[in-house]
Amino acid sequence: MPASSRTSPKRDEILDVASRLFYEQGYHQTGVQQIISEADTAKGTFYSHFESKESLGLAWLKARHLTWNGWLEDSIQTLPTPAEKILGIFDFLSQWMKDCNYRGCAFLNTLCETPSSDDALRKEIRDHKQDLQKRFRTLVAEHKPEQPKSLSDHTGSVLFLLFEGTLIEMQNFREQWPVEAARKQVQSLL
Amino acid sequence: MPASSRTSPKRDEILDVASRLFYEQGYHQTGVQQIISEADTAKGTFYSHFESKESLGLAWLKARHLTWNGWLEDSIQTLPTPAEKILGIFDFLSQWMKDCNYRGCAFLNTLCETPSSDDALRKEIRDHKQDLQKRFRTLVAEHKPEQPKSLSDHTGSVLFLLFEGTLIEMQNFREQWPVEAARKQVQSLL
Amino acid sequence: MPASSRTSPKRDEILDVASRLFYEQGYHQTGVQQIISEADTAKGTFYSHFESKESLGLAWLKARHLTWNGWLEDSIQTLPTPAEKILGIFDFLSQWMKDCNYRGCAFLNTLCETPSSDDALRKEIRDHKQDLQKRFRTLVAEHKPEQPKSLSDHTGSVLFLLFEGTLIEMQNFREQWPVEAARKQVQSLL
Amino acid sequence: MPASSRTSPKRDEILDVASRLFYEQGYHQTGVQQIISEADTAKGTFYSHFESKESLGLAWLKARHLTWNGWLEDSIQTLPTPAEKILGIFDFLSQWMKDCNYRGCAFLNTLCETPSSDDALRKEIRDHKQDLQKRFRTLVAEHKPEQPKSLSDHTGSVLFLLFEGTLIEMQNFREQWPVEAARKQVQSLL
DNA sequence: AATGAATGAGCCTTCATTCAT
DNA sequence: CATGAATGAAGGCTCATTCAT
Repeated sequence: MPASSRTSPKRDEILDVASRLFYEQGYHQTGVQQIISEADTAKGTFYSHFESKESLGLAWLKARHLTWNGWLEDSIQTLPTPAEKILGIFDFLSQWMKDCNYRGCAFLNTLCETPSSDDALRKEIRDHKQDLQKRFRTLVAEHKPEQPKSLSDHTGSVLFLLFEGTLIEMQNFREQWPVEAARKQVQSLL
Repeated sequence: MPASSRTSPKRDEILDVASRLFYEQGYHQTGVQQIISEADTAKGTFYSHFESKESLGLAWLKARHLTWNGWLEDSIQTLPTPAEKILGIFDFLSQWMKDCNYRGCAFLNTLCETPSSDDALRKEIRDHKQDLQKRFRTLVAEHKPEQPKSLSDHTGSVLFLLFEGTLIEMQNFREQWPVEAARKQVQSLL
Repeated sequence: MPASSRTSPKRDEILDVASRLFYEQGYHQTGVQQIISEADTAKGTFYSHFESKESLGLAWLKARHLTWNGWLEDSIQTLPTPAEKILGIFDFLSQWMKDCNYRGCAFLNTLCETPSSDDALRKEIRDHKQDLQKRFRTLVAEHKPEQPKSLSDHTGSVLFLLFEGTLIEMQNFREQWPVEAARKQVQSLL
Repeated sequence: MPASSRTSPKRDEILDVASRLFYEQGYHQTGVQQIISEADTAKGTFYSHFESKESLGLAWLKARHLTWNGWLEDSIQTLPTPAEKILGIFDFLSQWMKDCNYRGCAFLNTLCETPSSDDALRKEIRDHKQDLQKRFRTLVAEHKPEQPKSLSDHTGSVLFLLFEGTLIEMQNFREQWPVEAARKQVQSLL
């Protein structure tokens, strides 16, 4: 009976605040207390909108998937060729990291925080990354339509893995060299 | 506040137990309570050996660096050529993941759990990853001694980033395909 | 604050669900939340029918009085003599306990849950038990019309107290021996 | 590692306060918060002495068993004959009820508050009542040594059930008539 | 060197009730 | 008549750390 998935001002406020805190501090490091306090809400209100903290976490990741994909789309949609789009993904990463609040990938962070692979959050994370991998594969296939699918899938996966490594090492070192090295490599790969 | 870094049976016991729990459950998810309980130790004893939980975390990562490097060395030292050693690093990863307790990389997990890049743990993580990157660079340089250092450094970095991406996606999907795709790519790169 | 005591489909539904839950889980252990959830009702609807949880509790005990007395009547009305009716009350208890949902006497359970003897619920409980005691006294008087009222009243009270003790110890031990012992004693008493 | 069963000032304080509150307000109605507040203790201290609230409840009932039995012993030990001792048990009940804080039997109250018969508290309650029943049986056997055990056991059980009914109806009505009626009946039974 | 009692802020969740729609 | 969002105190419990012994 709680956890209506309709929108409502308070629900949106809670989700907004939680999204920021989960990203900045981590999912497990962020308490329900802090969320409702910063969202200027009562405990009961929180639980009338979300069944549990985990259900809020799920809503966060689902929304984050859409948001992040939106950012990515905005960055690459105007690029004319698949090859440029692929490089554009790395350029997007470079740009993104320059944000003052950059704390890496919300999905990878939550993955590392969440040991059990059965966890509902883990499924959401897998879905998001599966989707990203597919995007790389599709772009590779468009870039070299003459290649057999098995080969373009392989290249797509490799680009995906390289992207993931770059993502996390930029979080680690807080420097631009990983994305620069990766981009350069991608250029020579295509 | 003693916090002797000398060895002692109790200290070793605590560190052993903590290492297992930190890896399996995560650093923040593991409480001091559980550690001392499983190490059959008193609260006071814990704090006579370690200044704080963070100091124990530091000791854990320092020890983990040595342990993990040891595992890696054991896997690749008998391989005759630098190229085979590089591939051997990916084979090691493949083997490692087959462990029932595989929970990904302790350093990346802790990185994702720890927002502040000023954190002492974060420095330890950077050192460990720096070291791993250097290992790739050295092996590439040995593999192609005729190349200029800038190029072998670049290739080493790319291998490092690809390895990192593979590492984390194997944790994400709990499947072997990432390491297989990465290894195949490395073969054609060398 | 309406709190109409008229009947209405929703009100009946709420009372039905609450009656089951109050009996099975206890009055204080059962939350308004769970009641409206299982009755498929909104919070506001609940409070438009009942002034408070206590008022629902009162309605429950009032209805329970009628229901329980009905069960008892059904069990003993066909018995020809007062003596048999008295024994029939204990047989009814024996039969009742065999119900899979037996959780003792709703009134005694609520009595024990409710410290203050001024409580409105406590008055309802006293009325119910007063009524039961009176039933025993009346039957005894009918059984031995030649006895002075003071003596038949005394015997009725003793039967009542024995019944109450039996009731609660069958809840305690979940066994049949209390009612068997009590019935045997009653036989020799009459 | 918590829940040492040794005595300690703080532990005793907590148990004392809890015993009073559990009896006066009921086990489930009393919160850990209130207990530690009235015992002037910190949350953590509470949980270093008791594994859980239930474990405190168990300690309470175990102690209560000894205390209550002590009161009973004190009341009847000086009485010369088994018959007088049996009557003395009812006199003790009469006396006990005159306490200003009388809230009935802690064990029956907790029984009625606790639906699940598997509950650890329920076992403690059964043990206590078993013990009381045995006391009645033993006294009856001493009173009429010539009777077969099966008969004295039966009489003991009946006395026990009568006592229990009296106990709870004195709580219900807060009057002396139940114990007076019961005592009178016991006299004629012996 | 080792013990474990004590602290108090914080964890996630449920409580009975009110009120604007 | 009915809805369900909003409240805020309270529920049982864990946290990292201190300190007297």
